[in-house]
Amino acid sequence: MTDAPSPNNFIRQIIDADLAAGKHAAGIVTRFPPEPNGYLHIGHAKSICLNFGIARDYGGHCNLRFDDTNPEKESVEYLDSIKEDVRWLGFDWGTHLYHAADYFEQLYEWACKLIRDGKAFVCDLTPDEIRETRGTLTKPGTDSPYRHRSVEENLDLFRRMRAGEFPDGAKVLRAKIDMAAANLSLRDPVMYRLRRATHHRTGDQWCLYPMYDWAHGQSDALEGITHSICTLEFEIHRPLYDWYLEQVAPPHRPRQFEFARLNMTYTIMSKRMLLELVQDRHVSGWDDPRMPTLAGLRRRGIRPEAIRLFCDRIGVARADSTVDMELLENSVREDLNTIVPRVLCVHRPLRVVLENYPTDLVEEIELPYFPDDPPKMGTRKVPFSGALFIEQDDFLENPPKKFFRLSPGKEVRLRGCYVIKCTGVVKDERTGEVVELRATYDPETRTDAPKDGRKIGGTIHWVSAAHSVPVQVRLYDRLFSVPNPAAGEADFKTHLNPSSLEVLPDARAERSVGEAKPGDRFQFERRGFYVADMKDSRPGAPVFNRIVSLRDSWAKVAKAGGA
RNA sequence: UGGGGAGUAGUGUAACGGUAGCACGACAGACUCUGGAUCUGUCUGUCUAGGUUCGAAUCCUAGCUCCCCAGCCA
Repeated sequence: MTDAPSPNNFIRQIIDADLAAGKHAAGIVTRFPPEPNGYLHIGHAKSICLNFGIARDYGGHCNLRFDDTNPEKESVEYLDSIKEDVRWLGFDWGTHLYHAADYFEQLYEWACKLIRDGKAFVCDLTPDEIRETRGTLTKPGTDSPYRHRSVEENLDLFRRMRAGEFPDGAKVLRAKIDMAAANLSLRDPVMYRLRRATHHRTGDQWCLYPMYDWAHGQSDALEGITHSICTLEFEIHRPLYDWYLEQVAPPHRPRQFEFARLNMTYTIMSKRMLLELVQDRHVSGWDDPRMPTLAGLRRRGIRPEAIRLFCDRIGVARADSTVDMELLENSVREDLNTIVPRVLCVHRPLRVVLENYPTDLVEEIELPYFPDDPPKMGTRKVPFSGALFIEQDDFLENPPKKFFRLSPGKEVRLRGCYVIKCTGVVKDERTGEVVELRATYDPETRTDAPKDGRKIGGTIHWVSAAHSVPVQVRLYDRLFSVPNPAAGEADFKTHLNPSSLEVLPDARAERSVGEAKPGDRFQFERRGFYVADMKDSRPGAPVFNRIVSLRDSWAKVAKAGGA
C-alpha cells in the first residue's frame, strides 16, 4: 500500500512559502527526536507521520535522533523498541540515525565559548535555592550570587566539573540571560548538570550532561535540520532555542515550529502514566493489546497502514484537541475490510441438534473467504453436521419485535448453508438456563432461497459441533471507561475499564482456522476482525485477539430499546 | 493576577476578504445469505460584542473561555 501524499497543513504551508522565497535550496530536512525513556505511542505516530511524511513529499530526509541527554531514565531497551516501531510504521531514516550523545564534545566546546563570551556561568546554588531565586510567574527572580564569576574561574570550574571533581548536584552551568524575563525559561536556565549515571551510549565517559534546551537546537543545527517540529508545550522554549543559536552562531540555522499533540478519548498518552500501568501490572506489558503504544497496537493486530490513514485523517493544527477513538476504529476497519478473509467462529456456543438431519451425515460446504468478491480469496470447505453450535445471543426465547435471529418456531439462515427452524428448547431443570436447541433444517435451502417464497429474516454464523476447533478468543475493549481518564483530581487508574479484556473459554471456530499462524488475520463474520496473537498463538492451539468489532446496529437498537 | 498560545457542527480538520467544505459520528432510506460492507439523503458550526468593507471565519477593537510555563525532565 503506497499512501497518497498527506493532506495539507499549516506546517506544509510554511514550507511551501519558504521554498517559494528561495530558502532551503539544499532540501527540506526534518527530524523525529524521541527520548529513549519509554515506548512510542500513537501520539508519536502523529509526529513520525508528520516529519517523515514531509521529508518524503518534499524529497528531503528525516533524521531519527535520540534525545538521550538524561541517562538516568534511558535504556537500550527503549532505544531498540523505538527503532523497531518507526520501521514497522513504514518509515526509513536510511543513514540518518543520530544521538544527541554524539554531540556532547561539540556541545561542551560551545558551552566554553559561551563562558568566554560572558554568556554562561558556573552556579553553586542548590536546586532549592535555584527554585527560590527563580521568582514566580508574576515576580521576577534574583541574580545568583555566582553570576559574576570571572571568565577564567568559570572556565576552570566547568573543566573541573567535567573532570569529576565535584559531587552530583554541587554545581551547574547556567546561561546568563535575564532573571527578570517574563518568560521563565529565560531566567538563567541550567545548561549542564552533574550526574554520575552510566549512559547507554557513552558509558561513564561523562558525568556532565546537557539539558534539553541546550542540546536540542544545537543538534538541529549540526544536522542541518530546516524545520524542527515539536509539540505546543515547547513553544515557550522557542525564545531560548533561538537565543542559544544566536550565541553559538552555527553555519546552519534551524527553526522551530509547534503543533498540537494528539489526545484521544478513552486512553492516555502520558509516558509517565503508561509506565505506571506497566510497572504496576495493570496491563501485561508495553505491548499489551489495550495499550496505545505502537507495540500494543501492533500486537492488537492493527496494521501500520491503518495508523498512517488515521494520522492523515486527524490532520495537524495548533489548537488543543482530543480525537474520538471512533476515528481510529474506523481507520482500522477500513484498512482491514477488503483484505481480510471471512471465517466463522462461535464465541459463546449454544448447541443445536437438527432432528431431521441424517445421522452420521457430514457435508463439506464450500464457502468463499471473501463473499463480496468470491474469486478474490478463494474458498475453503466447512463441515456441516446434525449437531451445531450457534451463538448464545443469536437465540432469544422471547424476542423483541425487530429480532431477526432464532427463536422458538422461527427460522434463520445459517451463513452459507441451510435454513433451520427452532422446534424446541432444552433447559437446565434447576437454573432454567437454555442448554440446547432442537431444530429442523430445510434440505432445499442449502444454496437457494426457500421454494415457497417465504422470507428469512436473518443470517447467523455456526460451526459443526464435532468438527469445529476450540480457540481462545480475547475480547479487547477500551482501556478506560471515561473519555478523559487523565483529567480531574482522581487517580487515572480508578478509571480503568474493568472489562477491557474478556477471555472466552469455550469459543469454537470452523476447522480451517485451527492451523492459523501467529499474525494471521480473519474477520469472524458478524463479530469483528481478529488476529492470531504473535506471542501466545500457535498452529493447532490458536489464540485470537479481537482487533476491532464490526459496527453493530442491532446493539444500538437493543440499547435504545431499554434493554 | 506575568508571559506565551488557541477558539469553525458532537469530534477532528479545511476555507488565507467573495457560495463555510471534508472525514468520523448521529439520523433516515436503498440494498444485502455478515443487523457487516456498499450506496443515497438529512443533521448540527465560525466564542461574544462592536467596528472596517459592497462583502468578514478571515482585518481592527474590547471582552469571554480554554491550554502551556516557576525540573539540575524531555
